[in-house]
Amino acid sequence: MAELKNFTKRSDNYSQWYNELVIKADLAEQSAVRGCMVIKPYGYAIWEKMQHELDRMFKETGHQNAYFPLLIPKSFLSREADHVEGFAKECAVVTHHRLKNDPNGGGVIVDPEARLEEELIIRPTSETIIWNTYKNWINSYRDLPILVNQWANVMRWEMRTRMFLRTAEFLWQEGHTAHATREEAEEEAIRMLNVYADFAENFMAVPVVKGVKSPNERFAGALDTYTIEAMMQDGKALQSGTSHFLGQNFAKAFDVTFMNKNNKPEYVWATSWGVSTRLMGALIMTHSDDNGLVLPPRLAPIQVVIVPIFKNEDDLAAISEKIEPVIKELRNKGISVKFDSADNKRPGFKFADYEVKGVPVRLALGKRDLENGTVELMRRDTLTKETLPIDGIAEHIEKELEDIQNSLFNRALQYRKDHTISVDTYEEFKEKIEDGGFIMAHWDGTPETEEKIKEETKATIRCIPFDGDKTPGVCMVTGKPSAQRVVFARAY
RNA sequence: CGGGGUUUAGCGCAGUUGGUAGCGCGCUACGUUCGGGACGUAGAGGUCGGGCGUUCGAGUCGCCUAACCCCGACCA
Repeated sequence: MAELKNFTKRSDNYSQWYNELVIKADLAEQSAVRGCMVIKPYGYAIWEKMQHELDRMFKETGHQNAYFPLLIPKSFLSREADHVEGFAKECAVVTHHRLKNDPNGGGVIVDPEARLEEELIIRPTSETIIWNTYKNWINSYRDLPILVNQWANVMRWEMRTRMFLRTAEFLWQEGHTAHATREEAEEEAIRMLNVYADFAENFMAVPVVKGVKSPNERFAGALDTYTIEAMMQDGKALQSGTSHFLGQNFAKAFDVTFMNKNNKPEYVWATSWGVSTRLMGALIMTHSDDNGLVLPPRLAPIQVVIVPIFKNEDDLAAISEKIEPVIKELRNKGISVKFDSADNKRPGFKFADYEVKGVPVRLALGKRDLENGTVELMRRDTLTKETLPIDGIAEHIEKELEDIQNSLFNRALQYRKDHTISVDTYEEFKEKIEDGGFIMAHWDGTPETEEKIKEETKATIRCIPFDGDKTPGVCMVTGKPSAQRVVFARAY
């Protein structure tokens, strides 16, 4: 396999660089099933860290976990017109429930006798089966709100797949809430968008733009889709999480009503929101360099790796004795430490290996250090090494991890700032979009104009940002009035 | 579904006018090494994606087929 170093992030080989990084860092590999991936233990450990933090945040905002079926009757999907139109083209369908031996020779065939009366869809998302269930759960305003989240896998038969960013099967969480009033549901959708932004920025160290999607980009069946958009190192945008205000669409489709305080039936107001293993892709493409993965300390399965440098068992014993108290101290601080004393790999190999895996801090300790009472510390984000006294190293590492977390965020934020520009004419837009990055421009608010821009430049409106310049202007294409600038970019 | 490409050892690849299957990495054993992906020696490992054909003979030529990758359209 070619070395990662042969590829550079912002080149045309970005895809190849990304794929190779995923494989070399031992995160995932292509599975035998089309468009699916195997998430390997190290990659899954990162996902588990993400899950853990997100789940805590969901519970802090009053949500509970539940689980709904994988298979959805076909008729459910067609109950909401926009929803079925959005997903129909990418559904895997279960048609039979039995195999039998092939009468014409070896192997098995689908038993034609075992055809299902109604086909089942492998969930591409769970709104329909959940709202079919909520119908039974909701009678009175006293049953509301329902604040439920599910951790699950879903399947979308995408034309083209890419590891973590768009696999046929992916892991995610989907929150589905039911409320008595429009205001409450809208608040919920915004609240969860803020949870996602908080998680992206403070744990993943990925700065995001919060905003609302244009009608073209809206979730199938939603009245409003809120989004967090991140910028990758090649200047393309990645939709990293979405929160939808569903209005009463699903309540009407599944006839979910409640008796309000005036004893009048009303349709329930809904939201749904989700983030997926795509976040792993965002994490990789935001921070990594040509030496491999770079992980923010708060999500790194191993925060500190210690590599002893020794020639024989006596050397190792002396090093272990010196470092044991440090390991204890670090663990007491809640820092995850790996002491890699394996004698079947050389130190240089270990250095390179943990670098590819993105371990934030590495300590190296050999005979020379024992004599001097020192240890060598390397930061993965800057690749800088310094030799420090072993006394007080645990406190130093604690601060260093915090610093890495912050500087990763700041670096990514600076990158985004450097690649975000404002343009006022369509000519300039067409020219600048080739450089990648975000372009802040005025738009007349019509789907037709957005469609034209997309066809001509491959750029889409990533969102109408909440924060930012609210100065009105005129659409760069049609010259019609525009309330504010919106974010344009090419996207994954 | 359009356009391009690939398929030969676990991985990455070479294979000339058709003539008994190769290289690098990795793997196994032993030895020397061990402060940035060590080196030497000796090994193991492939019905060349599948099928049909041409031929005395096919990895190589022809036809069919499948899978995968990349670029589009679709999408979290």
